[in-house]
Amino acid sequence: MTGIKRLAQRLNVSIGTVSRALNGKPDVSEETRRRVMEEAAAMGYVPNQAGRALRKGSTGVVGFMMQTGSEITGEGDVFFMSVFDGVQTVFARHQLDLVALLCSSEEDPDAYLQRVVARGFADALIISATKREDHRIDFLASRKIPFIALGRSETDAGHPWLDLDFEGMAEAGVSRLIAKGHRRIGVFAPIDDVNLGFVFVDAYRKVLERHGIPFDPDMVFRAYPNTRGGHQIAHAIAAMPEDKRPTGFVLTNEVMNVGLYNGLYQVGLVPGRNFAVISRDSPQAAFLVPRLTCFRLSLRDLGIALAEALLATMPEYAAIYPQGVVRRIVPLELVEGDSDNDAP
Amino acid sequence: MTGIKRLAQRLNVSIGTVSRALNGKPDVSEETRRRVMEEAAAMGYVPNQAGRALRKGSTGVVGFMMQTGSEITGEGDVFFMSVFDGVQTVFARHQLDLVALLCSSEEDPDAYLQRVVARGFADALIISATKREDHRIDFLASRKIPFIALGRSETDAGHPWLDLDFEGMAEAGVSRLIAKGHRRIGVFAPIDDVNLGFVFVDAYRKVLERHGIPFDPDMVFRAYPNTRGGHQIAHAIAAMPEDKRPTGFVLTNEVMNVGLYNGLYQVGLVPGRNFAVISRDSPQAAFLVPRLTCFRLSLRDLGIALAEALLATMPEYAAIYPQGVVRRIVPLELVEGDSDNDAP
DNA sequence: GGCTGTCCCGTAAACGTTTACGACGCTATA
DNA sequence: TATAGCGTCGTAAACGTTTACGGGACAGCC
Repeated sequence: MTGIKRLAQRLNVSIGTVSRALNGKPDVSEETRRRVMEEAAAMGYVPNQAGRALRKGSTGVVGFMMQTGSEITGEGDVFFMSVFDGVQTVFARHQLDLVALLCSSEEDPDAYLQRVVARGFADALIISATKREDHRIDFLASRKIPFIALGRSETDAGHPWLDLDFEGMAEAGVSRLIAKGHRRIGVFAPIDDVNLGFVFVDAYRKVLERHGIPFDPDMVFRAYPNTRGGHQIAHAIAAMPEDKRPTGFVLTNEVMNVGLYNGLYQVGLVPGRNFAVISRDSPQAAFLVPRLTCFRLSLRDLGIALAEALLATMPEYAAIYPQGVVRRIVPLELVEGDSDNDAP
Repeated sequence: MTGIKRLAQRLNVSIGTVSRALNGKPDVSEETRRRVMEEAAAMGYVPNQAGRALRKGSTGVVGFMMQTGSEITGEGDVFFMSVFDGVQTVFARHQLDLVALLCSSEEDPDAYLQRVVARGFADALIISATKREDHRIDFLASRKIPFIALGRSETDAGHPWLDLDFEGMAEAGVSRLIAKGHRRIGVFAPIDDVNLGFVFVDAYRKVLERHGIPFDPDMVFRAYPNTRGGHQIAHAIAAMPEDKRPTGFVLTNEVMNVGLYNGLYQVGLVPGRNFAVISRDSPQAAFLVPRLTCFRLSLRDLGIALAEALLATMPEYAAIYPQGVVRRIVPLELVEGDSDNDAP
């Protein structure tokens, strides 16, 4: 005899009454409700999640899918932790819990999603690091599981998403360097087929075009989005003949900041003196010397927007968040530092 | 009509047979098993986690509890991501899934644990960032939920734990600096009551004592374990009168490396030249100039050990991992760099 | 006093699985 | 031919909840 049944027995009431009392349903007297609550607390009763989920058809948790292993995913989990914080402030209002669904780097993300997530483990999902073609989107859409993507994708299921304004960063960052006299401007692209790489490079091309500067594929530097990657880019730049080298760089990954800076110093390219750098803001960026010119946004606000947009697609919450299907690009603010010198 | 029942209906077999076929039970013919498997795949059938968990009494997931919000927890989630990787390689062998239970920074960890975790959401738990007195330990032990702690605690429930060798780091780090002529050696301690702070400072005192150097409370620098914290420590050091300042520092938190280095440079204390630094290894440490003298360990191996020790306490797996209750201190290797100069 | 309505509570079905148990048909053995 | 054994399968109970439904007690009203 366990759980609610034991509780009912000890109080000489039916399990139905206990359940109603616990869940704040109206048709139970204040007296019995009090008794039930007290006894539940005394026994340390906690409802069985499986039983409840089975009956109600919902679990009260939403999953954030992310990959583990530091090589590909980057070490940039400051990013996620701060986004989580925002998501949770919204979820807390609705007794929803956020868990991180950790996909091992050795497992295929699509398979992982099918295996774990669609089990009904979570009521809704947030996926991140969207690929250019992302099967997860089709899968979730076909299963009618509420979800939102952090990142655009070419696969379109009419689903909601939020993404950073990579076009804006290309526009603001690249044209800023052009205005400072730079003609060869390096940019970063991730090695795998995460969509943001394509989006940014495309935007970069367009900005160049508009300024009448031919696109040079050698200006696109591929690396893993981690410290080492930033470091490697610096050395790759130094290895180029001086008249082919970029004279400035626009980075869209904040995790690489430290690696890029250190690498550049090592090879004698000093940010703000003889090599211009513009990047994303990060907790560490505040302490780089010289001060980094960077794009800033509130990750917490991003999390809040993400959560609200997700809830907007869930029938139970649609009335509270009547925004429909949100597909929005989040702007970033350019913060001027001292790392983007004029071209030599 | 959903799930297994619909499958059974379409195949003209009973739901019992379907379940047995799906779960690889022996008493089902190869022919029917094949038919079931095919139809299941065709229908895109996925078992309902709630129903299964309710019946079996176990969920097949273990939770790793961690706090979100970047201020207190630090940005050092490289650490966790790598540990996760190790944990998952072990879990994969047993069809166990790892999820991160994200405790909002606005919620009390004890309350969170009671609310979410003890719901039977996970079969077992890993807790980290143990406090000196940690109620979570008593709680989990009293509920007889299998768990392991990453980090020692004074609350002892005879539970398994793994922890880094802070005594070893104090011994090796501090006595190394003493041998190089240093007498005033700064150390880091976290601001909150995470146990590792106490453990390390205690060990630090003992090492000093053994070398006949009096303990000076001003040599203990409290900060949040993030980049900013490292930076603040550097400035706090510079603010001290020159003859009271430490001439070297032993740091046990790898996330602070960059902040400390940058801060020290700013105030004219150059690591390896006029201010000795020893710290923990990190992905970024490899690119610091001068090369950091640091303590290294494989986080992946740590994760593996953690997972195996956890499974050893679970009845279903005890036969495979017959290690009993593991309470072990994991040693770190000292990697010599150029950041720990002789005392002036 | 009969009727209606309200408040509280008990009953029982349902959610989707797993699994103990028993039944059936067949083969092999005595 | 009777029996035992094996391979295969169906039946039904059980896991812990939630909730639709109905019923009893009581009050208020005509």
